[in-house]
Amino acid sequence: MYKPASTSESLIDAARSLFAQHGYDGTSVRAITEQAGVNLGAITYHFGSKESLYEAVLVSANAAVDRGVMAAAAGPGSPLDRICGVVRALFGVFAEQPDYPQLIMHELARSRPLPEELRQALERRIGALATLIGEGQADGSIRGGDPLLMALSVGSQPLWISLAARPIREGARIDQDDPETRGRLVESVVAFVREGLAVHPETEE
Amino acid sequence: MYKPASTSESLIDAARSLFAQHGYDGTSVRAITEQAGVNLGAITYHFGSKESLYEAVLVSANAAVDRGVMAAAAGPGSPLDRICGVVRALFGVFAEQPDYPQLIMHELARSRPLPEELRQALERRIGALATLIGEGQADGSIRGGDPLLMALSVGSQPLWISLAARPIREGARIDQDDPETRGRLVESVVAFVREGLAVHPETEE
DNA sequence: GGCGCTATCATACGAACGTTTGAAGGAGGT
DNA sequence: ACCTCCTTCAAACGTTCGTATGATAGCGCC
Repeated sequence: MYKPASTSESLIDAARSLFAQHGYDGTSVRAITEQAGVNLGAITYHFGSKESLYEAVLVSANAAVDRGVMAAAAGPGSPLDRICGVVRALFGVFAEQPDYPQLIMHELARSRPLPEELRQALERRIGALATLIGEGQADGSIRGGDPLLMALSVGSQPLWISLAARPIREGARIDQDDPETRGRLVESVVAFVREGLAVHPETEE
Repeated sequence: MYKPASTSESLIDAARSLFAQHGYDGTSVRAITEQAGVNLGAITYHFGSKESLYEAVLVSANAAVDRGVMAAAAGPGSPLDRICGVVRALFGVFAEQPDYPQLIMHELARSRPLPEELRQALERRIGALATLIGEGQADGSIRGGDPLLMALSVGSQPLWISLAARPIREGARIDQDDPETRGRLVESVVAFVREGLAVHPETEE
């Protein structure tokens, strides 16, 4: 169970935590190397530059999110069930890895194109949701509408509510760190998604 | 129609644009004063510090969002109609002021408590949505559930989709700068919110 | 005319930034 | 033993940061 904690790993861990808290520009290489307990020059030596270390952190965090979401999308059950599984998976991975939401938030706020690897992952996830919606429409369990746009509505809820957890806690007094509260929140979102997607004959005209 | 453009106003305008693009730490006072066409010392003189200028920018941007949302919430129509009005208002204000989404994104990513004025505004907006949902439940037009949690589902869609417009454009190839595309997107979200909130007797048990 | 207040200016300050340097360690192969 | 390669180290590099300083100009008012 003992971690030898190589210099590279220590740097990635420290960098993920600090980049998540203070963003790229708000985090100095001195702060990272100090928290990692390594020499100041270690970032340049192992990663070439601060920017490259940042990319490495992004890629490793994205991979964890990707695994959870794509597994849920490929799981068993009806399309609607699997969509709800993706919603739960998003909440789950963000609850387990509290650094990821803020890290992603910082990255999305930067005015530069997404790194190609992240762009592709995002495209794949939205595409998977849209495909599931399309399947549900084909078998008659999901109402009509553009699957891609509906996928945005579905994905936006777990994403925003997880990424904005801190302002939501301050502004709505909903504390997602409390497991019971988060459970009710997740089920509320799942119910909303289910109702928002299901066919409701009486409202069609 | 001529703008005298006082030093303070020029600074606020330049700062809003640059803070939105590069965040607080990524924007230097030299970049701001240069873009504003004023002396380097002007920020210290007129605002006391870079941090105070940032707060001033946040407050002015938040006020614009607040006006649009609260007006829509207080408008005429059924609770459900007014909720949809809030959704449209959020999309509208962010489309008109492209700086605001990124500015908010950067602020939410910072790990520090929200400025009190913003916290109160956020609380007021979520509360207004929750109140509308409660009214709809009382008159039987909205299904059961915790109004506060359902308000999060409603608000998260226009917020996330507007704030993450750039990654969505890159990852889902949906360009919200195109008015026709944005129109279809807004109506898709409104329909989703409507279906997600409405009572659907056949799904209750 | 001279005074006082506000605003703008060029310049300077010390601190912190990301990166570079060159020397020192330390394990593995011959 | 010696050489080699990878890694770590303390120190220094030049640049940029936010803010402070003191001089200068414009303008209303006694």
